[in-house]
Amino acid sequence: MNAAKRVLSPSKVENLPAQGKRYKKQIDLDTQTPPQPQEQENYDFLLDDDEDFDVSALDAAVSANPRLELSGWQRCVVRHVERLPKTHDLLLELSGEEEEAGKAVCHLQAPWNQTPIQTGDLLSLQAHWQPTLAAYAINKEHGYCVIHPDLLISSTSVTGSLFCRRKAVLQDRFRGVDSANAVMIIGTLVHELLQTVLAQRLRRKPQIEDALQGMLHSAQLAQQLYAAQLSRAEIELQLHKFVEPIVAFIAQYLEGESPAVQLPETFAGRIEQIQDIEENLWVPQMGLKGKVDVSVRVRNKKHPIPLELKTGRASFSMEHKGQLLLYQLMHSALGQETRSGLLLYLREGIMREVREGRNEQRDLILLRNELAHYLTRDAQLPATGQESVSLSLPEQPGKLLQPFELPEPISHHSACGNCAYATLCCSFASTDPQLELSESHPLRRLMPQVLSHLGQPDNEYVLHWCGLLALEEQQARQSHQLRSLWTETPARRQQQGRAIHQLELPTGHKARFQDGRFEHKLVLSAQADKDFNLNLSGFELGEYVTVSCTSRLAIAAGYITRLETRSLCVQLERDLGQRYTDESFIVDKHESQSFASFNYTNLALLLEASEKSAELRSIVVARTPPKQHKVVPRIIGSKGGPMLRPLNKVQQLAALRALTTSTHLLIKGLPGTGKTQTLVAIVRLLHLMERSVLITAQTHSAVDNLLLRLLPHNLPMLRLGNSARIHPQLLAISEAELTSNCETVDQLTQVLHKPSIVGVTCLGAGHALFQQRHFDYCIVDEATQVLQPTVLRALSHCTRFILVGDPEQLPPLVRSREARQRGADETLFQRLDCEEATAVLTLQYRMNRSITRLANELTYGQALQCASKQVENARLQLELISNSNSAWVQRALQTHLEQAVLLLDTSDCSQRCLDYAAASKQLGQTGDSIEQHYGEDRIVPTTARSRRPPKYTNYCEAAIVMHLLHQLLAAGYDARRIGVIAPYRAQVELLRQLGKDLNGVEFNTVDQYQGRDKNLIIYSCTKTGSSTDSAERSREAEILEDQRRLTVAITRAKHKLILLGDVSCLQRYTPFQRLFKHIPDRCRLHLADGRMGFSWQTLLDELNHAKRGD
DNA sequence: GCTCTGCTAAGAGGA
Ligand SMILES: Nc1ncnc2c1ncn2[C@@H]1O[C@H](COP(=O)(O)OP(=O)(O)O)[C@@H](O)[C@H]1O
Repeated sequence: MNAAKRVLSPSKVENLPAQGKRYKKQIDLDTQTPPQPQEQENYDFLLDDDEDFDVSALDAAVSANPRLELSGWQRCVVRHVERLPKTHDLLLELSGEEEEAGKAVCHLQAPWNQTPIQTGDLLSLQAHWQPTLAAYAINKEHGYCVIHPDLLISSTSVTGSLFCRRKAVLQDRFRGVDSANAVMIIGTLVHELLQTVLAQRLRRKPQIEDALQGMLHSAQLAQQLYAAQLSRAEIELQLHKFVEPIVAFIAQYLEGESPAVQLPETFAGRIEQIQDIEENLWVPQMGLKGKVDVSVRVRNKKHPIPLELKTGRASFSMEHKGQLLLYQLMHSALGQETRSGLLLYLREGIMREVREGRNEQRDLILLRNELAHYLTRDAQLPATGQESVSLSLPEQPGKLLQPFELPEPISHHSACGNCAYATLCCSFASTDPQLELSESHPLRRLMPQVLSHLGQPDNEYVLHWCGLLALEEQQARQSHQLRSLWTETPARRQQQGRAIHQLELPTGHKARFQDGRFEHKLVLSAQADKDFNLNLSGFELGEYVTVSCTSRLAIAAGYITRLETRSLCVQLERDLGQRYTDESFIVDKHESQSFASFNYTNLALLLEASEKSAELRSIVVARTPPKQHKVVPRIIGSKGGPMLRPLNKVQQLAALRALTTSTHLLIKGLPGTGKTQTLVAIVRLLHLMERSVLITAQTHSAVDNLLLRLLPHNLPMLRLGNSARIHPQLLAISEAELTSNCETVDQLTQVLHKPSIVGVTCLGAGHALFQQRHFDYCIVDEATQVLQPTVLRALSHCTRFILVGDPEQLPPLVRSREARQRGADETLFQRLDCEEATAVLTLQYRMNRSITRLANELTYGQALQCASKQVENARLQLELISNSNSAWVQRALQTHLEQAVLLLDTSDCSQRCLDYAAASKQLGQTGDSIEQHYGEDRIVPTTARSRRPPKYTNYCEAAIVMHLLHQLLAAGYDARRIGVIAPYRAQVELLRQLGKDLNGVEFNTVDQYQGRDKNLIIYSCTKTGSSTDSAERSREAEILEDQRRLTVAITRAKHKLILLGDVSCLQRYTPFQRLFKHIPDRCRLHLADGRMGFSWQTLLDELNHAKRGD
């Protein structure tokens, strides 16, 4: 009863179910409070009534018709929208995110009534009760309505859009098209200097000069200068000019000395305390984020106020003031009511107070909504279904269907002419059927200039990919990774493996400052679950995370540098000790949006007027095939022998073509044909020719795989990228290691520019090094797993490129089903594949002749050939102890070459799996929890689920696998030569748990096995039974319908491949059906009770024993 | 939504 009473105590009123999901903090508004809803009074009555009330009656009362409270920030869902005829107000009927949380009606009056809102939209509102309407209202004077509140837009994007909305929208997507100039770098450094001075409480000029010197000679600055291609000398003088103004600022505002002249309008108060520096704000109430330069306490203000530093001309423009107004709103929404801010123009030594202003703040939020609208619009795509999907519009020649709507361009001759986004802006403008520019619009003059080098196919290629990327972005937004930070409790996030909560700083903790970052140790608190182990929390070393405390989201971000059972270390960009010593912290995984913008930016790169971009367009867009020089460089003839010798004829030919191609070469490496071997030779030969080589791939492991094979050859190599992701044996050539002693730009340049062979992931090719270094060759390994836009960056830094891969194996990961269906998984390899461009490696060193034959029949025609008799005839080396095994096991593990492929048919075992799960409680639970974790039905209650057959696990197959494995190991077969694969993660986890004592056997998904092999492979196909619902079947089928996955699965085994599954079920999937046609009866074994000593009961009993054994 | 890789950020200033 006590508990119930506490929940209802007035101070915890937000815990009332009637309030719905509210923001944690509320602000006190001067606005008139609405009358308490009727039900609320009932509670009071109940409360007064005392200890003995009935909680369920209370719940019933609440769900009757509670009113949703909108006078504080409230998330709500639009249930109905209507435009009122006379007033043109938008009338919204709202409910909480869960409908039972309550309802409310709100009028959006001018200027909010133009907001694009639809039924079903999620809004974040703060409204004003209007008795005359008997409803809430948001109007000119009161309230805010925020659309798409889970999209946090940065304050500078909002203020930036004051000048040109179109640019702001482009900038948000194509981040990084405009590179920072010297003035901006100086600006950044002056910020750092002032922040250092304030953090360290430096007061006197000599101290400040020392701080500047320290900064100028830091390794961190060298990195920044290297990236900006500036020398220390170039910036030193500029920075010095700011020392005097900083001294004056400190004297007046921190020391309280009167200035020589006090200009009118300047801030006359005093800063009493520096509260925070670079405070990070994420405010989902307003859909905004931002970083406050400095938060300061001043006299007569209850809460700290933001201070914004500018190093340019003192314009007092709305762009600058707007930043402060937004920070004020954000602080207020977080419960620190803030009505003022300080705008400091350091160069001119002027600081003014910027006070709150309803009109400006309202308009900024309206502007923010406008940006949110453009950034979340569903991509517009051509109808699919016809032969060729084209963006061209028959009625409007020259125009193309635009994937996303953009704001209209401003009309400003000089600004448009100098805008970094001009090409992009014009490319969209020139093809946009909706856009009508006036005769005198500056873009009309600009367009022919900035677009003269582009043809319509170029525009079309870029727009096509923009559309596909937009679909991926949409998908990412919907998967609500980010929003869970404010919509789910920390405990729930921890459960899902996304977060670790109940962390604290150890007493007396001091952050260690290193390389411009603060290393913190966080320890699980005494309240945390005693059995919780951080090593099993789903977090990894090197992972990028945010740190929140219970009252504030994302106060810092950084990398995990250490993980122990009960503690972890994170390198953050700020020191938590300053302000948050006694807080309880939550660490969350952070998936940034940077992939999307990396890809968009690469498309923009393709449109540039540079020679390199023209070359890329001619290859990538126009698909111009390469020319082959006939003459091999002399040095290869004289010294290339040792490098070519380890290659077979086909590999040698590919290598020589790589050296002599005019622009590019594709190497199609069928399974086991020695791709890496060939690449090693190519890199060594190129090195012999004194050519520089950039080695790249989508994944770290693929990059490292090649570098590791090159390591013994003592070539000059550098590996760029996050050290935590790099193979330990390559750390010696990692960027971090090689540059660890560099303190100057020259030293950095020395180290980074010397090695002629550089390895980096495709996304890592955004590294600053590539602004300065161009490479002769780019080698893209596993090129059939990289999205087209992703690979462009690396290619743009090299003269020639070689793509290596196998389009018959698994494609790149595309999350959006629609993007996939529209061809987002078509890689550059496929696009450029043609006879002139492609060398095929056909001699394989992996599979014996039976397995090779099957692979040819399913996928490779007759292309795949065994490289030698030895490969062709390699058999499983196994001697079973004959009498201790039943006949079916003997048969299944036959070593005869003609039995190298075996299909074990379980028939429909769905009911058996179900019965087994029900009977064996313990195992049933294991499977249940695995299905729950990896399967799709995350929200189905356990009781309902266990009555249905599991979809992604199969006990019967697991039992057979375990039995076979035990027999193999008992016969002395080397566990490390055995691989067990399955299409689903859930089945893999089940197998792993059951086989955890079988050391050495590798269990993994087919996807993860790409590129690997084993002597013996068992493929547990998992799917069984007959699914009646055809719609469901087609939706689920994608994994099994993909022939590329099946191709990978059957080409992993060297000596023996055991396919295990329900043949009649699998036959419904086209690739399996085709495969089975080529498996003769003598290679099939039907498993049924009593046949060849087979017994389900025995096998399933064994599972129980195995389980009990631990 | 089964398979599941990548990576710092918001703001540096100026029409
Ligand atoms: N030319 C060759 N001669 C002999 N063996 C080879 C040759 N090329 C490749 N192999 C064998 O094939 C195996 C796989 O080669 P690798 O280059 O790692 O293949 P991939 O990169 O295609 O997976 C190697 O272990 C090697 O023994």
